[in-house]
Amino acid sequence: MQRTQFGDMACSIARTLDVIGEPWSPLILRDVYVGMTRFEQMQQDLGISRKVLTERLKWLVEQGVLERREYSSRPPRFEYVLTAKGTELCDLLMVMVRWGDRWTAGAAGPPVLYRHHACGQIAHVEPRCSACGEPMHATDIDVLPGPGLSG
Amino acid sequence: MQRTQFGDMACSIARTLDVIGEPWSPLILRDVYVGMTRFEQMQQDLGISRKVLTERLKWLVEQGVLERREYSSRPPRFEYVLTAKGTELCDLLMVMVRWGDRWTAGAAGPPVLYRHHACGQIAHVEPRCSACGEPMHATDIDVLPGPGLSG
DNA sequence: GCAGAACGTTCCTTTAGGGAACTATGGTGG
DNA sequence: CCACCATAGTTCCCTAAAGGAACGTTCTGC
Repeated sequence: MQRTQFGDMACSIARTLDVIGEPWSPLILRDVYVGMTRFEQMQQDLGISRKVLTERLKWLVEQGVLERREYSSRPPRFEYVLTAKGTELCDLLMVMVRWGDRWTAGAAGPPVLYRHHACGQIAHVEPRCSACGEPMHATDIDVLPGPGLSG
Repeated sequence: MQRTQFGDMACSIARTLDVIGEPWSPLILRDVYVGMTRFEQMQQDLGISRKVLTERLKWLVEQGVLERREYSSRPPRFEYVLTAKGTELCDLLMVMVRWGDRWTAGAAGPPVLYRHHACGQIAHVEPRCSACGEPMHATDIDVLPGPGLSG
């Protein structure tokens, strides 16, 4: 399909998309996060083409999001686990869940629930300001040029 | 490419991807968010194919993320603006920026900065628990089956 | 009435995804 | 020893989606 590469743009959204923006990648990440770490598990759970799954896993390992780890040497068997870089990407998944729950779940309600370890409550993520702790949404900020902005 | 449709999966991540998971869609949303609301502006800013831009805008309007609004009747000219549904999707963009800044920005620093209206500080989003207000990351929760989970 | 601007549409080429068959390695049961 | 199974990919063909350039349409202004 000769797709444009986003990685070279001076935009953290584009660069994040370069890592996990391809179709299936976030769902692969989700599977690994919930413990479906093996090729066969993911392939059956997602219904993804084995070819594409191979390509995506290789890319995510190259990018340092997943680690390919041998869990059996004889026969050689591998599983994929999250790195720190990959674990932090899961924040993104949680925000996607939040939006999907609000706007696409319908009357049936959310497919999954989160229980927060710290308080034990069923809850969801809420974006807050790292400086003052108040809610911080897209309408609550000004966007300013930063040091990494070229051109 | 005969791509698998994610919209029917019982997963809020998959359903969110169905809306904005295709290549370019998040970047289109970003452009609209920062005020580049017209076809020509987006096409030139992104370097996207006019064909694909047309398709994506139509889809995002169908999904209720953008609204196609006439800003001039003679000649007829249109711009695209965020709906409430689309504005909330920008939370997702902010989290993508946060991850991209941390893991892909390098020595040059982040391309853009956020100033929070409420406190005036340069800051970034931090996911917190809607129940107790403490930080809530992927490692801080248990995932439980919810009412909308089929099968 | 010709140029130019804004917003698409059409056509062709290239490439990526889907899906099924095949390969490789090393058990396990008889 | 041989058939059979499980895991983890690889290869092949077909279809559909992205890129890119040219074209179309509707109006304004000179």
